[in-house]
Amino acid sequence: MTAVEPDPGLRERKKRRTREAIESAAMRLFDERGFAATTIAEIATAADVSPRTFFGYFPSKEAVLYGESGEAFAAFERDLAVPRDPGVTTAIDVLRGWIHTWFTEHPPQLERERLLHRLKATEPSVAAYERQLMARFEDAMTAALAADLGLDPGDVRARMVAAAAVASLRALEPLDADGCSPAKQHPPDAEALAVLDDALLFLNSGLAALLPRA
Amino acid sequence: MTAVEPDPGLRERKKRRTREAIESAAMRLFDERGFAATTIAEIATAADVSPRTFFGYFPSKEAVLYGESGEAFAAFERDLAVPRDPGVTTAIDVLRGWIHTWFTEHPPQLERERLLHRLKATEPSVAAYERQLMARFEDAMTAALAADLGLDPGDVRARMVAAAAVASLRALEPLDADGCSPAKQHPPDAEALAVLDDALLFLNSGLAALLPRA
DNA sequence: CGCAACTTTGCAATCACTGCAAACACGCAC
DNA sequence: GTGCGTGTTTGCAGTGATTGCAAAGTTGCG
Repeated sequence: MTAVEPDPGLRERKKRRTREAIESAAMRLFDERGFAATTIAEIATAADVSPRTFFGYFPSKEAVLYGESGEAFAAFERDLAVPRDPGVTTAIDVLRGWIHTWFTEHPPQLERERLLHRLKATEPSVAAYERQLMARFEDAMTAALAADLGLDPGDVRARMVAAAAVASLRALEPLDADGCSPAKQHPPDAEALAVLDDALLFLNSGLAALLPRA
Repeated sequence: MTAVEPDPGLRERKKRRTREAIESAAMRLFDERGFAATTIAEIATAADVSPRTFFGYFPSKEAVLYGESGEAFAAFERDLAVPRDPGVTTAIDVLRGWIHTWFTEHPPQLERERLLHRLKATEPSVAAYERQLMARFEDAMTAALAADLGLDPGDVRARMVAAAAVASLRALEPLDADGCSPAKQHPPDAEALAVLDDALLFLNSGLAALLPRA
């Protein structure tokens, strides 16, 4: 699955360290001063690089918060690309599988998730960035579902189901619109994942009704 | 429905004219040169106001494209706020009603829609702005549906149905990802609205299965 | 006319983001 | 270990969005 990476050249290691330095510096500053109040210049200084270098690693402040997202989406697309028999396995099952392995391999860190959640609730640009990421998932799901169901790629039904499926992901975090309910453990625990899986199974079971001339 | 507006004072009339001047100047420039290539300074000049004044009317270039959206959302929220018996009328029915009256009272203009669609496909910031607007609808729907179904406001199911409902709106326009299919008439015609309504009715019919301990 | 309230404007400043070319560092071969 | 090709970092300059502030211009109304 994971290609061997026999390349711990100095160059590569250095890049990784720089990226991590920028990321952790940014996180710390976002946490301390807030997102909007932190400038890229400050992050760069804290990470010991020039402001210009920041953009060599991340295209924007928002991108720092979702560093792994690109990898996540790529993995999902890879999963979707694996041939399957729609009669047995649907795009929704693929999503379920992806969720399972992804969250197993990347157990979310409490602190980080909390920060992310807080920023999402207070900084519009962060919320917008996440919506953009979700939209990529939704588009991929829409296309895959349309194919599974033998529908036109633009069919309303494919879109609706895809939206519902992706929306379920958003439910992994409780919506304490304000900053309340700090007690409720935030990072998706096993139970939350089970609920999510149930929801997707339910959605999946409804797919039959959507076949072309149902 | 519409409050009387006996205030055609010079001031008000002038403001409206200025707003329209900015809007049409912006639209023309977006169409001619593209969205990103048009600066706010250029729009202001074309509309015969100072750049600073632009911000008195619109908070951003994107906002110009969706001038009426605030009003639309407000109307929707108003509709949602009207008390209803969930056993008879659901939030989805409210959405259906809103769609009907809104598109009846605001028949979309061919040219404008085409431009908007083109920009949405090519300018990420425009797409992001629209997603933000849709998110507001989705959030409102989620809350209303949760109330209708007697669910926790953060329940996955409410969120999924709301997402599906709102996603159906997005299907009003065909997805010619590239700039193709110019033939297919774009502004939602009666047929497209009928398809959309069917989809929402279908979704509505499935709500029963989501009642608390189903 | 003349004041109070509202709008428009100019100005200065901050900050994200980009292109470009010079300075640097690493990897590899000789 | 020297030197070159390639990839990285940096400084610099510039564009453009966006905001706060205070001065100047308008309108509403007595």
